[in-house]
Amino acid sequence: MGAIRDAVAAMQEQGRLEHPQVSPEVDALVRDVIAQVADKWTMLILEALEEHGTLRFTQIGRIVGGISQKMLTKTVRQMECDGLITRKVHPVIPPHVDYTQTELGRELTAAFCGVWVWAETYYAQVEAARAAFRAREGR
Amino acid sequence: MGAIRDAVAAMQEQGRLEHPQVSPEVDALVRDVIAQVADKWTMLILEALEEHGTLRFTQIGRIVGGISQKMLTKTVRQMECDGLITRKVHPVIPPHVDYTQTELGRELTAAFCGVWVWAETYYAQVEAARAAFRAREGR
DNA sequence: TTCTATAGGCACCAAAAGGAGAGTGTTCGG
DNA sequence: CCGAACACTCTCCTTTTGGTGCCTATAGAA
Repeated sequence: MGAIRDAVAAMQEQGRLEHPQVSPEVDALVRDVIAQVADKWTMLILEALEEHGTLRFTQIGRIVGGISQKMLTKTVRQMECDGLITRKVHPVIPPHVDYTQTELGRELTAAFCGVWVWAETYYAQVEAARAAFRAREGR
Repeated sequence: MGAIRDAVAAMQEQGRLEHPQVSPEVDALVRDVIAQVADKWTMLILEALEEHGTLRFTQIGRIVGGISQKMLTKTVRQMECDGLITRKVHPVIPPHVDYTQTELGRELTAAFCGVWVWAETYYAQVEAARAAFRAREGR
């Protein structure tokens, strides 16, 4: 019986039991992509670019709000690396850099739209659930 | 001129310039909800429950894969608090706890579906973009 | 009797995320 | 000549995240 359990555990580690149709590598890549996308700032920056079109570095920072220069730099670099945005440098002084969504970025923005709608639709219910939870369990 | 800049910065901090139609509180709540959802495990757990129905603690851990007990406990507690899942304790020995999606959770799963599809559709393009970026810029 | 399974709690520790603030190089406006 | 503007980079620091291992209770199995 221990042998069976071990075999099952081994298969589960390779992800064969939950998604029999997709390969583990694809699953891992999809998770990785989702994890990249699911950080605090990526979708907010994408939304800013969706609403305002091409923007410059400090404009993004102002529109998103509450992001440090460091995180803004890091996030736009990652997004450029992933092919979600393009970065166009104009070699003038003072420097001028434009950021624009790619088609890939626009598709992702559209795909994420459902989550925005969900959040705007149900945030009051989430608040209510949290209040009920606090009243029920914790201090 | 400094005064004007300061006033603009103050307005931007309150989020009045980017979404003139929604109140700052709603915007903050929506961001908060999105941030909750955008962690590494919440959507994976929701997916597991969507596919398998009601599950027990260790079952979720096995299906999701690669999550520590600590993070699993923490994540399901947060999800219960937010009203995404229900937690039913059967006072027997050994302990038995069932987790089930709520309607709120099911709606979120449906809303997030677009992102899963995007990831599965475009992960190859993301990979290609990353390879091109590395070839172009980095080592 | 000893082992195992369940659903965690708790303490300790490493790594990563993220903020604050200063520096950089050049050009233009005052 | 002083300061502002841009798009960063760098260092220092704190907070958060997340992993590991050890602890609990007790029923039933070996």
